[in-house]
Amino acid sequence: MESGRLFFNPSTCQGNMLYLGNGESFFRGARTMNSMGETSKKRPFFSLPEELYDEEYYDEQSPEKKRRLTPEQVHMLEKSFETENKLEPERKTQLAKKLGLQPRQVAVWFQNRRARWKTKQLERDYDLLKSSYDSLLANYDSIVKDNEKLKSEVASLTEKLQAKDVTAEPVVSQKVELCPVETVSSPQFNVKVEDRLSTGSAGSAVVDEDAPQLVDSGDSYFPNDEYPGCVCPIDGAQSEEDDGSDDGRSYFSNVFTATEHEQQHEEPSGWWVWS
DNA sequence: TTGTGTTTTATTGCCTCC
DNA sequence: GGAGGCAATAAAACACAA
Repeated sequence: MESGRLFFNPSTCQGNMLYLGNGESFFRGARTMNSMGETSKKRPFFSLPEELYDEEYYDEQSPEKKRRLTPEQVHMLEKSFETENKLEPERKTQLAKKLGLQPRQVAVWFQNRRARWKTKQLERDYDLLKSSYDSLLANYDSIVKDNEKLKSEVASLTEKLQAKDVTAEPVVSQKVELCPVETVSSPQFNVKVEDRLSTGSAGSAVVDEDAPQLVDSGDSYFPNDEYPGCVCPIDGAQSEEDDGSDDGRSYFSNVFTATEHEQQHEEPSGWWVWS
């Protein structure tokens, strides 16, 4: 972890904290801005601690104020984050110089930005899983209904057959096997998805081609090894949040593939498969 | 104006890697 | 052991309803 001093940069109203490296920090410098980017004074950047005690810079500001970055600084940081969400020392120094910030501030911004990205990603992953679940549930319900319908048809036909048999020669009854509805386990309880949606070559992975397609807007963050068999968006899909960040993978990476992937590879195996 | 919730900036402590 | 990453957290700044 970096330690050292952060000095106020009056030209940007940034870097106003003097970090002493011992857990104690002081804020120096400008007045509070009314809004982001609104600077009250333009002052030269200083790098010597004693300059911070210059009364011109020290007077009207309580020493524990924080400064927000200007929209321009944030914009540049965002652009940089898009291209690479990790910060090598050289890039950090360059960015800091360019933005009139301390390298420490740039590093902190990236750290916080990664944390925000991760939070968003988890939200997306949750939404994705939820829609997968809802879709599965709907599919299950329709199967149950179909099964019920078929069962009643069988019952009615059997009845007719029996009535006919009363007057005719008895025939060897043929038992019609239907999938008992009880054996279709509800996704709500006890879903063993691999059993029904295997990745086998039989193509049993097709769930519902008419169902809403699962195409994630971004990579999931789901750890593959921790959640085997879990649905997951196509790897490599980018979201607005993680553009260009090459290790900005979804929490669900590599676990399930979706329609987009299939379209690309022309493998009509349905809109998701288990892997 | 004020209370409250959210966002942003920064710190701390722990962990991993080299 | 130092550097850098992350989670948790603090606190200032901001937004907004009452």
